[in-house]
Amino acid sequence: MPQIIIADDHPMVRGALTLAVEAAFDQPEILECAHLGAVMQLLESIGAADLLLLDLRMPGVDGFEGLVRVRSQFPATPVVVISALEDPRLVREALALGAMGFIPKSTPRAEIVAALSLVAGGGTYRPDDLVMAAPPPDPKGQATDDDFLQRVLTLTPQQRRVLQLLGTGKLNKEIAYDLDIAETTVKAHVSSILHKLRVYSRTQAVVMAGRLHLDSFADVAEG
Amino acid sequence: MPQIIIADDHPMVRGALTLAVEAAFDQPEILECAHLGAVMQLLESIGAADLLLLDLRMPGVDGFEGLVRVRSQFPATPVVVISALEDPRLVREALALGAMGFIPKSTPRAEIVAALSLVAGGGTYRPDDLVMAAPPPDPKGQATDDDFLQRVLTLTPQQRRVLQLLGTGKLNKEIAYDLDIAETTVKAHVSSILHKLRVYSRTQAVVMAGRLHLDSFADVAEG
DNA sequence: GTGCCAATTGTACTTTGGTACAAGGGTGGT
DNA sequence: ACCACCCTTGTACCAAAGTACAATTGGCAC
Repeated sequence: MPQIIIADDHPMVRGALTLAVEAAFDQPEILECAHLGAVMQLLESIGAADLLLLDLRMPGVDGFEGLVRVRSQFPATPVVVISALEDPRLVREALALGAMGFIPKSTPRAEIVAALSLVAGGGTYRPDDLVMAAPPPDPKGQATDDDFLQRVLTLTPQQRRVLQLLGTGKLNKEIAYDLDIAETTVKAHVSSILHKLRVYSRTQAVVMAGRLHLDSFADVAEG
Repeated sequence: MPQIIIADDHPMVRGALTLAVEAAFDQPEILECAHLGAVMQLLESIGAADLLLLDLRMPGVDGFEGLVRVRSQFPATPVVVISALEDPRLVREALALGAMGFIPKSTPRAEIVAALSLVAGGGTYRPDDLVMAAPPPDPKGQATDDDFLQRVLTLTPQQRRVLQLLGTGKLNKEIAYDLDIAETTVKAHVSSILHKLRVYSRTQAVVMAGRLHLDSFADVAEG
């Protein structure tokens, strides 16, 4: 019996998502949360869920903070981001941060069901038209951030987990413990990450990655 | 003849500040900038200014980004932050980031003049009533950020410069070069910083410091 | 002056971080 | 079967980071 967490502060949205989940899964146990604290508490008590549907904007956190926290604390739980916004940058960034899918609230229920099934099978989902759209060519220095994001997207799933833990300031040893792998392996991942991101120290990687989250979200929140 | 840069996107504000600067300094050379790019360009050409009056919200940057950039690129130039907002947290944070003063736009001109003289003499200025006000006791996890900010405030000026450069992902060697000191000294500073901030790696320090800027500014921007 | 503190630098040492190279196991596609 | 890719691990080595201790300089306050 798969455990599915639905986290959204709006009851109506939770209701709609519940329907989709029931259609996509076989006898799911659905757990609802109205704010991030409840999600974290719930995950702590049950260890890991089979799927987490997470709204971007909830009491307690705006933007990707929630996603980042959940992913770093409970990397085993796949997360699908639910959002009222549909900016392609948000989609790319959510996926870059380890989300297994991005579902705009305007998505038809049939497609939501398909998306959830896809993710449950280990795939990742994102709305086609959004991803295909070319990244908006910002004339200013914003371009560098976008370049960097593109590079983040070339990271493998495990490498993203490492990057996320890197972003909390953890040592290689701690990351190894968290992911239950050898420190050697962590080093290998870090090395690969640094190359892909074209930086020469973990701190730089963290700084660059840190710029992504809040900055690009702030852009959207303002506009 | 002291070189003073006034950076604000609003001509009227620049005019008012010009008057104050002319009253506080002896035959100042006043350079006006309407956006951050101009400030950086100007500083590059003249190396360092005797004072920079910097508005928080300008085209090109919101929040402390501008302050951080200027401070890290041109640590020799004292910066006084000009802001329409007066949140005590902003004041403390601006000072934590290396500003030599914080002047709300509502400040009477006489006091602005006094403030500029104070800073020119090597002091730091902040509005009395604001700093004395106790930090708002946030009931939630926000408290940790505030604790951290308090610790940042215990850093010496040079240590703050090091922290800022740390925040750009630079190596000790690079920081040493930028500040024109020995790498040994940088290590000594970093060591001291880590102790004061109660973290055990530069990356953690960077992560924690990174949380301050945008987060607490976002809070204010929303309210 | 004396004392305190920031800042500087040095030596010497330990711990992390990061690279290079090699290699085995697993998955998925052709 | 073969290839490509991811994940894993190991060894070995080098660079960077961090600690500990000691010392000098200069400013500022009492």
